[in-house]
Amino acid sequence: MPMSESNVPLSRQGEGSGVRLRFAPSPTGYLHVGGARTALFNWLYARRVGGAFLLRIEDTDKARSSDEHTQVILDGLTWLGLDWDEDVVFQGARVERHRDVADQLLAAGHAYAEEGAVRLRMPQGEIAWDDTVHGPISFQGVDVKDWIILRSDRTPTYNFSVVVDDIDMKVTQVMRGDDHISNTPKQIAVYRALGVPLPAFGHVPMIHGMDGKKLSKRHGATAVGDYQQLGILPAAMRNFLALLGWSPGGDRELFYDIKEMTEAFTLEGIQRKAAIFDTKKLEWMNGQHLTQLAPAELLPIITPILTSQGFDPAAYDGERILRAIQVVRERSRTTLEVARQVAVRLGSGAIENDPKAAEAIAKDPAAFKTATESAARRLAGVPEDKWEPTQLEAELRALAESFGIPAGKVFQPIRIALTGGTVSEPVHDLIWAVGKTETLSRLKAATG
RNA sequence: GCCCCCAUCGUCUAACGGUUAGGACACCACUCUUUCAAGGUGGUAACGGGAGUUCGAUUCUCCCUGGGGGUACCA
Repeated sequence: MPMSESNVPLSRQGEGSGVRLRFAPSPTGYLHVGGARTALFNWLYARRVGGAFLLRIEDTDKARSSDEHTQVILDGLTWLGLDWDEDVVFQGARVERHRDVADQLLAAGHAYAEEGAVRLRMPQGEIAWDDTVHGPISFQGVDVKDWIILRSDRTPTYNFSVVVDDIDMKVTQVMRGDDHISNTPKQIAVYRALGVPLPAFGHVPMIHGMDGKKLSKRHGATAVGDYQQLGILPAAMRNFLALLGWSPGGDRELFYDIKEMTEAFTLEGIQRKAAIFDTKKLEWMNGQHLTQLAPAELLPIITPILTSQGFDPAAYDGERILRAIQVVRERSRTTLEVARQVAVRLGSGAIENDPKAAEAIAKDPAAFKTATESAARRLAGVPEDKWEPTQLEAELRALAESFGIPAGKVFQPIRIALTGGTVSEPVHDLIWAVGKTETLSRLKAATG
């Protein structure tokens, strides 16, 4: 598995700015939405200013790390459309370097040995920085105890490795979660002891679940991959994540193009308050993105879903699939829903009625039977070359008129017979999408 | 306990001393319609509390309250 391949940036805007940011996840097996948003902010800012966006995998915890886990993270970022510059850095491969620097600090008297471990001397005065998100933040050195940078087994600790790596990677802006604010004074002390200038620090707020608590497994889907599985489009996920904790100002809400988002992005627009992850809004936003995509663009996304649902898209005329996607897309919130509805329109299997449909039939079985039977008879007389929405609607309206009943009394039973549900696009469009043969067969089955 | 961060509708947010406190999701009506999770129109709904500063505070300062994070030889 080639973990160290470098990504070719799609939108490198010149290397001139000298600004370098990084995203440093630990390979836990999934990309948490909070991490994903942090990555997105880093990426957006790097691209905005023409800087570099780097990736460092913090795999020092060997017990929990694996190549597969790392791959999940990389896949998640790629799915979101976030590309990175230069080779991925693996922290685990750098322990020698960390040891060297720790020894260097020891020799210089900035750290001292204690029971085999190496402990950093914390300065007494004020440790402050101008946070790019929060503004001035300050701690007192005395409040932060001397801490271990190298364990007695000579492995480096997190807060120490991070600094050594950031220095070596020439990171100029550190943007990470709020939970690292209290780590920052420790890290600043390392920079000072090493005589290295500080990068800019910025701490973005956390993401919470609907109950206001830290987002966790308890809240259901928390990984980017979960949302991919649920039928969320990467562009929508990106859009939603970006607006969770960042605002372009004004009423701007939808970003269909990642370039527009990049151009609008500013550090000033980042929120200081934790945000709650609202799935409902994500779904709404996904629906917006869905209707924005042409059926042809949706096709490659829908195809694998259809396949995984035991449906063979290859067996169908591409035009028919596109036609189905087109009529279904506007009412769907997820690609999963699109696929399900497409399958209903193209498939030839038995139709199962949902509760609402069953209820509607039960209300007046005789009327349902009459409507579907007469519709089948009428539609059977429509030649294939006249099988198009306008003609079909005219036929059905004429049918209703001949019975002296409202058109709806004819349309709704047909809808139920064809979809097993009470909701769909206009019935004539539905019939058009399902096709003559299958339409007649379903009407017959419903009557039967 | 100690340290740090945060605080506008239920939720995401706009506002950067003077607004009927705006938009979006959700919700509720109404409307369109053959149905609807679609479209259209409208509505309910917020500045946590108390002191200041100021002619004037949602906005600036302090206190309180509430929420969050950190206090490891975890990351």
